[in-house]
Amino acid sequence: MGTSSPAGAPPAHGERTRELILRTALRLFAERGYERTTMRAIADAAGVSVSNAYYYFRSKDQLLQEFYAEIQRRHREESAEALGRTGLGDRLRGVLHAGVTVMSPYHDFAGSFLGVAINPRSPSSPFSVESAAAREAAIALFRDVVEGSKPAVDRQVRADLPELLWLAHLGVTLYWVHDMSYEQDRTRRLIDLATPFVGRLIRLSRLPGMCPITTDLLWLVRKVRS
Amino acid sequence: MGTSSPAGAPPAHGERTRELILRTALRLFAERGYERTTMRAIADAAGVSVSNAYYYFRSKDQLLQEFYAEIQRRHREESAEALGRTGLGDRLRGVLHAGVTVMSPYHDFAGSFLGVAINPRSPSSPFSVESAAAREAAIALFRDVVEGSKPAVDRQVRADLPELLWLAHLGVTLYWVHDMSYEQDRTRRLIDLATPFVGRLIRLSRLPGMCPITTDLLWLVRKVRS
DNA sequence: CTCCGCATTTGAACTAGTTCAAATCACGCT
DNA sequence: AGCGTGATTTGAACTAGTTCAAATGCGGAG
Repeated sequence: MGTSSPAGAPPAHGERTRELILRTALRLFAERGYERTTMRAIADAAGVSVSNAYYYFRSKDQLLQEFYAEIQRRHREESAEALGRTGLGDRLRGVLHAGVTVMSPYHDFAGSFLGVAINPRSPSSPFSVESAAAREAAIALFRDVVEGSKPAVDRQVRADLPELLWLAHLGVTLYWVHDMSYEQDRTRRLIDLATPFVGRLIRLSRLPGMCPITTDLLWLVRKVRS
Repeated sequence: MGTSSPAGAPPAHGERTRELILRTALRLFAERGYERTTMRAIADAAGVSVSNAYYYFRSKDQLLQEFYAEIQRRHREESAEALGRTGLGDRLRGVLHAGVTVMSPYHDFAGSFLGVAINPRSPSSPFSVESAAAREAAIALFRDVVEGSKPAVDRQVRADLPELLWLAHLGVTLYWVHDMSYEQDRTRRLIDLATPFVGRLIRLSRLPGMCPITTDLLWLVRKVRS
């Protein structure tokens, strides 16, 4: 590695090239998808040699990780409006919709992105060490969803909920990738139906007198993660 | 294509070769995983040329589909004992454990298998037209789980439940792939915890007087699939 | 100015999935 | 036996991700 200039240092010479290659790659990914964008095409379009691209990026996979980071940034931006709401369900609904909105230009080839990311051995896996930073950022977004909601969430639940919601977001993404309905309306509908339910479940989770099924459900979720 | 001999016809000449290549491929997949098994290695080990392998199998991906079919067959075999039980929860639990047992030799490289299968555009996707047969067989297994359970399942639910359980099985598989615990104990535990819950939920689903949360949950599941 | 060391850049080569046109083979027909 | 036809089989080549040893360029020490 040894290329990332320490923050604050005078911009190293090659950083320009790095930026150029990255921008080009992201543009081509968006235009043609991941699989159909070759490293040679990226290098050509950026006006450098293939090996030069490999000097700055360990692999095509790492370029993909940068793509995820970019999506993540835009997801947060797009979530601003939703984070102005009050109820947990509403906030969550808005943030999930924002996620779908941000990803929608990539639906056609999201499958090939996902195919790489789903492999636990891939650095692009959302659970890998390499994506720790991106994962933290994503979870932080859902922490905002939880912390800012007005009927405050029960203390016990508050600690784990952000990560759970992030997992739910991954689940929605998985559903979305396979959703071939017009403009992914089914995913939109899933979000609209499920988030009020989640909101209610969380709101009631601390009250006594829940039916045993609900109690079991919450207990199950807790158990599975230990 | 034009190679699959119509059932009952005298065995075509090349069928032998096809069998040989397939058997070799499955063995190598089991030994080294999907990615690390090259088409050249398969051809070498089978004593034929690479292009000959491509004469019988459209792609490496198709070999993967055959692998899935094999796993599917073994899953059914391994499920025999569980299908002798009575309660839905117990039956489901046994069948899911059977699935894990059958897959366990492949855990190390399951990620690379999954990475291909998760892509909706891949013929290996469990939702693709190409795997329709394998999918039907898998769903049929869960149909057996449902139909044979002793407090019979509510008519309304019975129609959709097999497919839902199959989806749940996919979910468990996804969890299993990412489960790095010793011998995938966490997945085992997940199954043990979740299946009694599912059993109870189904048993109660037709009774009146459920709490609203449970009602909503069932309604949600139904809605999401339409 | 010149030279050294290091960052940057490159062309060529390697691996692996896939394709293709050209053999080769098996077999029924004359 | 000789031959035509379609099923098999093959070597060579193409594409794309990746690696590597060899340039090239640049900035500071002498």
